[in-house]
Amino acid sequence: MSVPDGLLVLLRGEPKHGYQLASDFAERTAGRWSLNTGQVYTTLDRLARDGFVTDDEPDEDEPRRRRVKLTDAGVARAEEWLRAAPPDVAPRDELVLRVLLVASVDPSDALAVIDAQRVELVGRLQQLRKEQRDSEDEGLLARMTADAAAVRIESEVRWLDLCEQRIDHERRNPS
Amino acid sequence: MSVPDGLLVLLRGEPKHGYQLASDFAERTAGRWSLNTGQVYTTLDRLARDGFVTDDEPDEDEPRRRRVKLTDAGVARAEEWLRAAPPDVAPRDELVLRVLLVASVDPSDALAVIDAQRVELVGRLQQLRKEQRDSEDEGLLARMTADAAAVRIESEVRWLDLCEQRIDHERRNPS
DNA sequence: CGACACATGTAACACGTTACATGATTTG
DNA sequence: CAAATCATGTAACGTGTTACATGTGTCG
Repeated sequence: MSVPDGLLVLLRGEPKHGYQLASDFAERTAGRWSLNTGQVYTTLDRLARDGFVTDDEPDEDEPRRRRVKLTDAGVARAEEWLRAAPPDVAPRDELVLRVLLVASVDPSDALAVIDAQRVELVGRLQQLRKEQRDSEDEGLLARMTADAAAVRIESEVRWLDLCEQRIDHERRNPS
Repeated sequence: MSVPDGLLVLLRGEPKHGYQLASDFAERTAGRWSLNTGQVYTTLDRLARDGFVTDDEPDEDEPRRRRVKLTDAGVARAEEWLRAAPPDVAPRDELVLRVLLVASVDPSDALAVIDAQRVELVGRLQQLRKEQRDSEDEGLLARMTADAAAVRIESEVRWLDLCEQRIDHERRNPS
């Protein structure tokens, strides 16, 4: 539910029109998550149908812009989403799935997959660090998204290391 | 594309029928990712349409089971998926989105959200560690999935800490 | 004028989830 | 027999992506 809820958060404060929501969304994720404007309108339609947004009275000066505002339910939902428990999506991770499915059939093959994935991740991490050094004066948002990517990749590498250890251990002490 | 590709990986080696694929999938993710069998059949239909699987010759003894096997293209796709570059989904993360969208509007509010999210994550982490201690003799798969969840949560907490520092720094040295 | 940004949409599709319908087989 | 498990599906919906159509405003 990221996109619908994200749009509601962006609408806190002032009504906006669809095009602006799309560009705000991209801007505030430092360009890493850009929405197709079409998706914004269909999502807004669903949110309107469900009573979370309504059309604002059109501005006399700018009649061709359809501005959308939050309803009370919309305000509540945005607030809830921000405070809600973080989603537990770890097991739905594609990297994890790859390793698990192979490991359950062929541990040796799993080690090969782990190696391949780690090589790729470490490379990506070095690239990221280089970009971070080259642009220490970005914005707060850009730095935060770069941090998010780096921390995430580090954790994936750490998990791959752990898996390797566990598989090695399993092969020396077969259960 | 996790589920379709995952099914292809499960079909390496031997043909299987839909119901078995669903239970294998759940078993090999230590129950953390269980597919509705209905989803398996519709996904298999799409894979068949696209030429990655075919129906195997029905077994004389078990005619009511529709076994499905990989085509050459299916074998190739499964292998590619296992070796492919890990997906870069970090920015599509719901936790990250929450913090970014709030931080871009109201840094103080962002600190509150960060706190709330961290409290929840730390609690979940303690719960996880407790479960891990209580069952050190699980299977390899169960340990790997638990590791994945723990490592992931740790990285999220680390990122929240980083964000907090960056926001604090920004407030003391406004740019 | 022509290019480009602004602005609003539709269509088609892939993927995932939940719920439900329908039987056959096994097992207590 | 009754219940649980095995087995195959359909229907409806939400979400997300890509591509396309359509028109207005602005600026060089």
